[in-house]
Amino acid sequence: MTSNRPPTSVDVARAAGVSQATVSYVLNDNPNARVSEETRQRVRDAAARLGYVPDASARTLRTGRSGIVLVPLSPARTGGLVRDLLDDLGEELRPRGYTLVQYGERHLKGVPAAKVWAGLRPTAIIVEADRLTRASVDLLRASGTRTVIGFSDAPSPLVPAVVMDHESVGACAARHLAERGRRRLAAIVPREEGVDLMGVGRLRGVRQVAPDAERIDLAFTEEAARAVATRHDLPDGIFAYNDEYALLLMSALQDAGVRVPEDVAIVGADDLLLASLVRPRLTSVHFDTTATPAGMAAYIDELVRGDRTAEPGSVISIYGPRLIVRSSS
Amino acid sequence: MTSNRPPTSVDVARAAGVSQATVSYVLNDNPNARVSEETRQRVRDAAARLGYVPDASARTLRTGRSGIVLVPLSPARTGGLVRDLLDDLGEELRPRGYTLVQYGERHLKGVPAAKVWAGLRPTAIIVEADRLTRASVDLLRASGTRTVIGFSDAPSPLVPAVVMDHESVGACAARHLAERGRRRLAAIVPREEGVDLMGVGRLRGVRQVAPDAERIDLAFTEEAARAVATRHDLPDGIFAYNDEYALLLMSALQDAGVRVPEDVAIVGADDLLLASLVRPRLTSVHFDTTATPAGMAAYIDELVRGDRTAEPGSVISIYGPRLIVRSSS
DNA sequence: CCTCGATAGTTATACGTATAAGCGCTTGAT
DNA sequence: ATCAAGCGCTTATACGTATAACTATCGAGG
Repeated sequence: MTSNRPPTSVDVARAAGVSQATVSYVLNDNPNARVSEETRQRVRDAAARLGYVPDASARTLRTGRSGIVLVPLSPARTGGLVRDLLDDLGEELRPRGYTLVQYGERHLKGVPAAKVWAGLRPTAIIVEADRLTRASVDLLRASGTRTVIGFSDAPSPLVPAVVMDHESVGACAARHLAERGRRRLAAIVPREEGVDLMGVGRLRGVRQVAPDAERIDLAFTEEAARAVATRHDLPDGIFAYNDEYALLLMSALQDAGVRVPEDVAIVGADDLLLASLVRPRLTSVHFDTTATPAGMAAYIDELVRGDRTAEPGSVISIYGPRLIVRSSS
Repeated sequence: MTSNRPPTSVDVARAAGVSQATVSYVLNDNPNARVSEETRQRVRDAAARLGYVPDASARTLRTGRSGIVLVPLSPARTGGLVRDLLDDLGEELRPRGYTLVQYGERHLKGVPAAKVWAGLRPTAIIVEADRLTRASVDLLRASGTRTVIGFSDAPSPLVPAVVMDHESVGACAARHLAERGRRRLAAIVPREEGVDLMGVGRLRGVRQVAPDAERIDLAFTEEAARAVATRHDLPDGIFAYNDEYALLLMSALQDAGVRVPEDVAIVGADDLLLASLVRPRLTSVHFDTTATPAGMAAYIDELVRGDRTAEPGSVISIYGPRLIVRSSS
């Protein structure tokens, strides 16, 4: 520990016998800088020897870009699939120089939300498309955000979007239940804010197949599930929104003496590992996503670097639902 | 949209007819600034009208502090309990002006890791204590990190630590299994890097009660679980590290025709909602944590603001394990 | 009238980086 | 011999904020 504070580019410059500007040019591989290979090496050696790490905030201030990929959604409430996807996306983004920041925040929409987000000067932002407006997108762009990506169940007129086709998920589940001879179908719609929209989308899909399918709103608690399970007029086939709700409901049904799948067939979604671990094993809608974390990271990188332009309305990925039949249906 | 870029404190100053310094004094409620209440209002009005949001990077550069609470662990691998706790902690920290950043990153240790972390100039950092050294703590402190909190199974000589007493978790589970008449005990140790240490701690606790308990290393895959479940010399009581591993193992045992709990009793840990949803319901070690998210957020805030000093070796919280007996044991 | 102290601000500066602009030196062409 | 052009660097500056240091005004007290 020779020095007490982390080394700056000025320290590196002094150690290499050059100016601070040269250090910056070399370490950023700036193409319009003319520096001899010999000097480049001296700089790189000095940087390595001192253990130089650029100050993220200074770089952000100077460039107006932060390398932050902001995800202002609360993945805890979104289910295991999204949570895992975000974790993987973060891993893929890091080696490219980005930092994925989760900003669990659900109250704000439109311009007020955009102002809060803009304070972090994120390089990119991935957010539910329904929280965006034309003005908020403009604000973000003006404040240095290079890439705004929506997250939605339909292409967005404002931004490119990661699209989950919720209707086809619901339809896929309902078709299966109908084939199994179930006539009185229902779809669970989560009561949680934010998630409910997806639930409604999936319900719509169910009703494409079974127009009179019942809508059951359900909070994620055991009491709420019990209330549903003890109804006297239970449907005989339920699409439970996702695997977690499916498990919650299935447990309550078993407690109430209702047999799954004999009395009521249950279909989940996300095809979590969980689904094959519980008994009865859970039939689930699996997503064949074309948006692998690596692919999304590369796409974001291309947009940020300007190698590709972000067409509003364009779709990053459609999740193709496919049913994994197990024993709960 | 009058302006195209987000307003700065200079814009607010111009709008309020004062200097930029005054704006800063007012909006930060700086106590040694002498500003009349009338002017304060003018400034606040102007800021509100323009929708001013301070630039996080400029503030960080100036102060050397970022408001970032860095958590360089990969919660996806840590289990549902830690993941939920971090989500809640983030919610609690936000209104206090901090931003919790998860930095899923497992390779680095000691000074190299500290250098990467220091690049973000975090205000506080919560990290596994075994990834810290004296030198890395010094480096973090020197680079402006006010608070370094360890995460460990024992008090740390370097920093205050959130302590999970893994041994007592294992002992709690083992005592229960022994009372149930189980004689050939085993404890699962996850094969995942980082988590394995906690697994070993819990195994130690099991062996305090049953000295010859077997150690079973298990990767989190169905194949690995099947390999264990089809052994001919199965133990009759297994502490499965946590609920997720317990469910994985229980499923494999059921597939192999082994009855739970008749042939093999299973105990999990974390007492996730999951545990009461599966069949048989999972006996689990519940944590009575004194470290509520709100309490931890307040503690961090006090340390950062200097209202409290961080005594190395001090313990933020001990998790008191308590068994929730259900039907898997 | 002058000083003093308080009040209510302002001016100036630094944080660490990226980059535009400039500057001396060499080289090749005329 | 002179000039232009290129090379290899340096100098200077701006990003937006927080804060130390300073200044102008005013009322009171001598």
